[in-house]
Amino acid sequence: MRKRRDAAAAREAILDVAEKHLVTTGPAGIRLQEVAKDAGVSHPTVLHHFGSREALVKAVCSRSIHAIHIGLVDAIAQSTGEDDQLKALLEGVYESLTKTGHARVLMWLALAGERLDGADVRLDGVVAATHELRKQRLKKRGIRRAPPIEDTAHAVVLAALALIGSAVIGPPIYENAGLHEDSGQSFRGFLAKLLARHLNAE
Amino acid sequence: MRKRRDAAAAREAILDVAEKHLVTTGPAGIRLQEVAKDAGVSHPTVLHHFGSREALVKAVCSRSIHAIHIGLVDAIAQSTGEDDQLKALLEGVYESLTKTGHARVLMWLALAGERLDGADVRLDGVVAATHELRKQRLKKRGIRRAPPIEDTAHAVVLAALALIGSAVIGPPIYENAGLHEDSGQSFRGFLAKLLARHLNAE
DNA sequence: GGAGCTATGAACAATCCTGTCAATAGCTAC
DNA sequence: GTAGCTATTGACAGGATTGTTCATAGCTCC
Repeated sequence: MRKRRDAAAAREAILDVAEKHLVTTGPAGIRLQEVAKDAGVSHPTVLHHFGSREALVKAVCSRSIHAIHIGLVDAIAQSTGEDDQLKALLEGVYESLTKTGHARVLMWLALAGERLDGADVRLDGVVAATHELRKQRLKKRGIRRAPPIEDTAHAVVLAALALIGSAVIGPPIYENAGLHEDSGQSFRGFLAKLLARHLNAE
Repeated sequence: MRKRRDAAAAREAILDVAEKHLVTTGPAGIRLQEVAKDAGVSHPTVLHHFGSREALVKAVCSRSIHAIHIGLVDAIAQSTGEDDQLKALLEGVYESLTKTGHARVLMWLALAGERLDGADVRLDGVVAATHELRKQRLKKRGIRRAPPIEDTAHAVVLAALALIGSAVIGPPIYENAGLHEDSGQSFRGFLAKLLARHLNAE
């Protein structure tokens, strides 16, 4: 009849379900009863483990944000840093953003203005690393004048916005621009080339 | 005491309020009572004019989408098509997307998967016009090989995603990348240069 | 001024959602 | 086995939200 799990396992199971709801409906669309039903428990059980709906939402948002951070770090760690691998790097980041719906989570939270306490997704590290690589590569080619770090930051921001944006509204935009609905791959190829060319130019 | 307006004026007034709610809370967050209160009417009045909450949401979404289309067309019409004006064009489009919160509307609707029947915001026209300009400019410089139209489409898509994305999650992303929170202007400058250089290259 | 149309709102109904409470059932330790 | 802890749940309360009904008030036209 009743299945009993320890608190940690129950929390995880509930969070798994809640995250799916977060991805599809956003934080405002998370309903205790629905989450409970999909998790195979009653809604007071959810309240027992999280105290309140708001606390559940906070918990699932925190966990998602953390997972996004991990995904980003992983995807970047897989990269060799070689320039012709930029496409592969973008693909990795893109996949980690779409696979679990994390890009949608980012957008939901941005729109809802949700406070992200554990917002440990940092791009400045990416910017610094990219800038170092860039300077080294220019140096090898005998170019002294390093570009300002703001320029590299802008490039990283552009990549981030393009990847997140395409993960959320890509298909309709492609179609709208006269491209095939699943032109994501070729679009990211375009983006990779554009960024690589810029980062290598003086 | 009761103020009586004709049906059209009442609808418009209600839609104005509803659109504000659409921008801030998204379609799912639109509440009949709140909209009614902010519009200075009772909620049955709203139902009287729109029939149901869902119909109200549809109506306000349609109207917003249409306004977005108008804003985009206007912003582009203001442009001279000159290359050094690309920044100004992007600024115009960006402003029309932020001023009324239309970028947020686009994102809300994309996330909510709302069906946009009157989705007459078309980018393919922009792509075609841009491609023509591009070919002419290359021809003047004696370059024969025109780039494929997909390349131009990719550039337009990139601009669209970057502008919409920055209007929705710009500030936190800038800050996250180590830039100042209101680096929007300089970011769009970067984007304009990058796009202009690409569109002019062979 | 009076008739008719309709925009408006108060009151009510039905549903849904969050949160509380008390009882119960499963696990662990002895 | 038994005691104790706690994860779990059914039942209920309170509030919010959508939608209905009907009476009324304001405008227009004659």
